[in-house]
Amino acid sequence: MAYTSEFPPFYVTVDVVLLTLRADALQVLMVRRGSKPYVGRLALPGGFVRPQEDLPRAALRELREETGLKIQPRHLEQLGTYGAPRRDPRARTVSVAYLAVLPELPEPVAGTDAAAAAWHPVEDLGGRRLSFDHGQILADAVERTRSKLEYTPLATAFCPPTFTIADLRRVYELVWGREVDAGNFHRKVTRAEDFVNGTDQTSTRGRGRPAAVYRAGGAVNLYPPILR
Amino acid sequence: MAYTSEFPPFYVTVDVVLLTLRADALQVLMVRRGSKPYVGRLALPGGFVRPQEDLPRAALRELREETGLKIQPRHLEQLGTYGAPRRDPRARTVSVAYLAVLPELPEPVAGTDAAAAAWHPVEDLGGRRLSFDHGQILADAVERTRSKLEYTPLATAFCPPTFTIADLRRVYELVWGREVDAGNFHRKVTRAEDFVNGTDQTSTRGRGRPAAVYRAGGAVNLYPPILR
DNA sequence: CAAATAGTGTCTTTCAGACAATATTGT
DNA sequence: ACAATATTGTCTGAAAGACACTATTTG
Repeated sequence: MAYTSEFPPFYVTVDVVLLTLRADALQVLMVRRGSKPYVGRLALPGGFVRPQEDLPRAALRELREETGLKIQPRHLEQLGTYGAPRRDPRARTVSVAYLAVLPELPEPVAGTDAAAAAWHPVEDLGGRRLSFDHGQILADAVERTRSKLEYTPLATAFCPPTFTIADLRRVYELVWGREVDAGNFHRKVTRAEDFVNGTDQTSTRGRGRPAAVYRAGGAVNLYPPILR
Repeated sequence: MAYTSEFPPFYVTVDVVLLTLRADALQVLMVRRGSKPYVGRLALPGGFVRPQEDLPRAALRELREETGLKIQPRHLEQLGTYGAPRRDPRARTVSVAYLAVLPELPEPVAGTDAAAAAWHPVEDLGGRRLSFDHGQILADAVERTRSKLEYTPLATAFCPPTFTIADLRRVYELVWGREVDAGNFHRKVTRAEDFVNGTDQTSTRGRGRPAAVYRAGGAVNLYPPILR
């Protein structure tokens, strides 16, 4: 190697916090560890980055491999890097964490070797001890998500390609954990530039007036923002 | 090692974007490379993380070692991790980038082995090609800084322990690159909760009415924010 | 007093939040 | 008609931006 350092190299992994809405709750996909350390404990899906592989590619690959998910997340961003010297008792490992968001799926999890992968309401995991520093990573991911709903159109990543304003409001309510006034929310969403684009369709939930159907717009940031 | 992976380990480095205000400009501390690759090109200070060292510790140590700076930055946060497979032509290297902020220093740079370290106005580096992906890292750092001035009290990290509202306004003007109305700014800063705390001192710049002197308050976020 | 800088007040516009009112559907 | 949901309107208060005005210093 054309490069020598006096320091031993590290292992580099990616961990993915994949969030979605299921059963009226913000849920995260977790795997159950089958080997030491933390055997039987819940962990975020993740694994080693390959020699020629880009970081975000590695995150997507691990998601597929460890959970059997065949569909792409609607959103993927780097969350942060966790590298405390003792975070993995086996060896010095630095993990690059990613935050991914998926619309609510009709199927349960739909995986091949996904026996070990399952959705868990984020609230239920607050008390439980997770593997490694995954509790901290999850907490950071949830806070990032809550914050990004304010300033970016991230909420649309929780929705299918077309959706109603009420669908979008439900995202905010479930992620923020509190109710949002329907009328004011409608005004804010439709006024914010390029947050959503109307279609000529309507949708009905059986009872009540049918709602207009929208598609995600091209905005990168929300102006004006939708504050918590 | 109690841990074997089928994949070769990576080199892990930290790179630090240290920003300050000097000569009425936002400036960044850069070192000049003395070896291949990118010999003679400007680079961010940085280097290998040590086996037992925490990531933020490594960032501070590299700052001291590579630049001879004896004082601690007033702000240090993780910016992001850059790990494209070819970013370092010698070997697969993943770099964790940090953003650090320092008040304007009376002394020039004050370093021991800091011969190679020097301040550069961020604007001057826009056109120049830097080493590795450091141009991208710098751009990300500057954008993060501009954005954080809106929602956090980061601007106080550019100031000495006590400062005037005009000092703070100068931070916003130099970082954002545009003028800010003095009257409106004064109202916003003093109204935002815990952004600044008054002292009983005043300060004069020779001509004009003396200004009240403030200290940084305890706020973590600015409410209401000071938008661009 | 003039110049310079600090700080306050005024006015208009925009938006948030509370909540009332209207619109359109299924039962 | 009634219940349910969607959408629009009304009112009040907070805050932004433009800019005039007052306050306090030096020369």
